[in-house]
Amino acid sequence: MEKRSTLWDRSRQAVVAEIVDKALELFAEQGYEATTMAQVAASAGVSQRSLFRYFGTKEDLVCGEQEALGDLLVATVEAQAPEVSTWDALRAGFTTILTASDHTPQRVLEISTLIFGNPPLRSRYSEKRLRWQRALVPVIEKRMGIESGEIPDARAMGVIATVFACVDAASELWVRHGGKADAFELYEQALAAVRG
Amino acid sequence: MEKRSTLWDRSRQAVVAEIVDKALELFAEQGYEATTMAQVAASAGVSQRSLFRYFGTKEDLVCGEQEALGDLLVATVEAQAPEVSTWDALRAGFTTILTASDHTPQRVLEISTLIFGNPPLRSRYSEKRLRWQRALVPVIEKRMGIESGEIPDARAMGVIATVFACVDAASELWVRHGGKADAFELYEQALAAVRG
DNA sequence: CGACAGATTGGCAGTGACTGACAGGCTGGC
DNA sequence: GCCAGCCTGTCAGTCACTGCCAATCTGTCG
Repeated sequence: MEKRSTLWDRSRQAVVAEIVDKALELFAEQGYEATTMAQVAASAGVSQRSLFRYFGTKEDLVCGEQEALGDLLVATVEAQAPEVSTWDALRAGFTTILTASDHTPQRVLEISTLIFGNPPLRSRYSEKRLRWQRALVPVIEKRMGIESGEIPDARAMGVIATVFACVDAASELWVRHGGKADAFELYEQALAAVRG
Repeated sequence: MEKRSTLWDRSRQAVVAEIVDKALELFAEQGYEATTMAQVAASAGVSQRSLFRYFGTKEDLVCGEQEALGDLLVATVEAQAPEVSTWDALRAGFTTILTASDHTPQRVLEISTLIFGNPPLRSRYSEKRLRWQRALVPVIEKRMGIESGEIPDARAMGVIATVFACVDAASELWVRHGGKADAFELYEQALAAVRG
């Protein structure tokens, strides 16, 4: 169950990477909306049906890998020492994600620009982020000394939502600065204005 | 240009209200996803084509009126006296929106439950909220004594995004408490945890 | 009252994302 | 070499949404 036959898995990864590559290329040429899934399928040399089996939705072509990063975020936050403040723990989680990305900065900027430039894409993006937030609730509650109930605590949710909001704001500004600004610095500014 | 012949406008409003009514009824019965636009059109006695002319998208059936409330929010925040703090100004804006709703609490709860229970709907919802945030940027920048540039200031964006995040968190918790909790109180708790 | 201009409506056909069902092919174990 | 199981492609269908065109309706003016 644990170990796949690695050959299939590897080729699958290769196919996925190839598809994403071609898709981003097409998006850059014609724009996201103007590109059809049929074009992506043809360009990557797979059938339309298989394309939808790899990526459930068109949006997932762009922000599909966010899925996996969520687990890393939660694990990192959970692994922070208890004496680390909630804010620092969350920050540590995000910095880990940033450095863990296996993309070049150019690629990250390209994808981010795509996301922040397309309202529906951005919507889908924040939908995924919402799942991260939900997963973080018990972790943060414990860290704040709150017993976890069925319904999240308002204080924990507020803190989590705020950090995500500031990360999002910093990301958007980073994109709008063409990647020339320091995203980390922008985040610090945003959060300082909030907590100051 | 300003004054429509009011008769048309009134009947239009009536049609819109009728459509929304029937739509929410169907959504409650069968669920949002399972209800087709054709059903809504038939139930409201209009053609499918006209339905799409009234509501550009299916999501707008649920969160279409949010549009208008945005202007009210911005206007209210802008109208706050300069000595009022940024946080209080934003809070004033949201309380105004809450009281300005022409729906019964039950209806608000019904709609909110629908939105927070359907990820794509919620996405669309936050997409609209994003536009509010953008509109607020210059207002908040001025209030914080920041000169407005082409690209928003990180501090202003952080504050705005945080308030929206806390309002969202409070709304979601209010829904998950079945409307039995005090949404305002939840917001205060969330924001206090952030700023404290 | 009757005709006219403008806007609204409905029907129709089409696009594009997405899905289920079915058939054939490739992989891995015997 | 053969069988079981997953993967893939093909096909047809659903549903949200849009452009086009004709019919209809509203208010106005002669």
